[in-house]
Amino acid sequence: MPPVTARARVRAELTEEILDAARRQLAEHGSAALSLRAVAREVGMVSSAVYRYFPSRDELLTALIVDAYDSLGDAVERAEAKVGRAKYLDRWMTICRAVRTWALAHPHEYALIYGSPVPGYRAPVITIGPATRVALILVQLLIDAQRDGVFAEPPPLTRSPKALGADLDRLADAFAGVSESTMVHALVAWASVYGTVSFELFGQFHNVIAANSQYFDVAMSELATFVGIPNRRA
Amino acid sequence: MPPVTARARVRAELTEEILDAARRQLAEHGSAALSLRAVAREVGMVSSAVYRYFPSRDELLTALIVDAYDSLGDAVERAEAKVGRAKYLDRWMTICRAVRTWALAHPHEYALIYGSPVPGYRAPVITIGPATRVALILVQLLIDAQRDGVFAEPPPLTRSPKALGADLDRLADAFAGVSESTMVHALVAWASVYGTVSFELFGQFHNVIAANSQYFDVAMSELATFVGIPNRRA
DNA sequence: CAAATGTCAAGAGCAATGCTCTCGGTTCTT
DNA sequence: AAGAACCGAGAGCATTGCTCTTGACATTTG
Repeated sequence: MPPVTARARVRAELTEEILDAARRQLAEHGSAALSLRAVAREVGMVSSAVYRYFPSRDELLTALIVDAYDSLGDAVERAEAKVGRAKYLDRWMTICRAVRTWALAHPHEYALIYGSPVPGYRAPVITIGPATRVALILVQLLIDAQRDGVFAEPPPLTRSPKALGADLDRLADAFAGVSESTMVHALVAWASVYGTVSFELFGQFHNVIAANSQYFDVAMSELATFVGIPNRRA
Repeated sequence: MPPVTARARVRAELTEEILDAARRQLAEHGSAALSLRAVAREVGMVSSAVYRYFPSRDELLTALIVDAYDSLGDAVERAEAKVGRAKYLDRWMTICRAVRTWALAHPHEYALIYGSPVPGYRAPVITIGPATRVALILVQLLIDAQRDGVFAEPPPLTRSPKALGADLDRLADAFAGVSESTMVHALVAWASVYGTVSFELFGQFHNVIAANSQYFDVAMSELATFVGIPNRRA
């Protein structure tokens, strides 16, 4: 309904141009060094003009966060799509490796979305959609494996999750047909993937692991077994 | 040999006073909002005077990082010391809970040491000692369990870790007497503990897990089994 | 004991930052 | 064509980390 006026067009273009500059600056110097004035300089504007497009530095950051989630989601999706549906272990390893590869290639973006939240910044609702993309890919993998019956069901939970009922009910919708213990194991494994990548990226593995890539494969392979994905030895 | 002159005494006192103020500011407003001028204001100094004690903001931050590692290490050690040596599952759960409890009580400090590294900041060598304290407690638990023979040895690694040789050799020194697969599982589990706490603290579990405390216990219990600590069902 | 040396807090100042406001000029809308 | 909405530029404010200089004090040395 709103006619695309010349103004609207140039506005959209300029918005994209600003985002591009911000992306570059983020990738090069990190989120804390992201300066609205510097971005303005790069696009040949004056700082106050940028405020017509992004009302604050945080809004710009939010846009970049959504961007980063999408970039990661794309990378993982693309990688996983190339693997045969029935090769569950391959799919799992591919997903994990794609996450790590993306993180290594975009450390600042990774830190932005998975590191400590930037100070005084509250993630707006807009970010929760893109944030769950990667998780959903993983969930789909488990659903598929479960449906095919090719699944090493983990033993029942050792600790009764009675107080977890509501949470598990909600999860059961996403994890259609997957057992309670598998859902929990999936969450635990996902936290471990994230933790492993973060440890490597944030330097916690310094003086502990040197062959990072090899360690990652070994670790993810063990996690595959943990969540019930059929593995060599199984 | 160096006589404790009046000057040296007041210097030490002032240094501690500055650190206190910085700690408070960090705990309240987070690391990025830590302003040298603000702590100067709080201790009733002028900003330039603080530079006599800490040559830069980063040096102050380093002191706070060491501080945070020590605080966490203390908390975990104290908690774990209260548990009978032979109650391995209890020790494991206590360690994990202590980490989470400390993280929830000191979110900014946790973010400082386990979140994304602060921009342009390179962790100096001084920090690696305190950083490994918690890990060492965990390692000791595994060594004890292994020595007592009360240990559900995980199956051999599904993926041959030939390229991991050097790393595993180095680890074997710390993990005296523990098998390769257990060492790897311990690392994976540790990454998961860290990931789980971070997810909760950084908001990644929003709309996923509501009963955080209960979920944490369930998750850590599963991880105990994963690393080989004898669990109920075992 | 007195002079030389080292240390200290303070203040001014620099180059940045995020953000606000006002001022003309342009582009839409009616 | 007139009025409203929008836009970029510029000046300005409060804040930051950090440097340099200055004068007062403490400490060590001759």
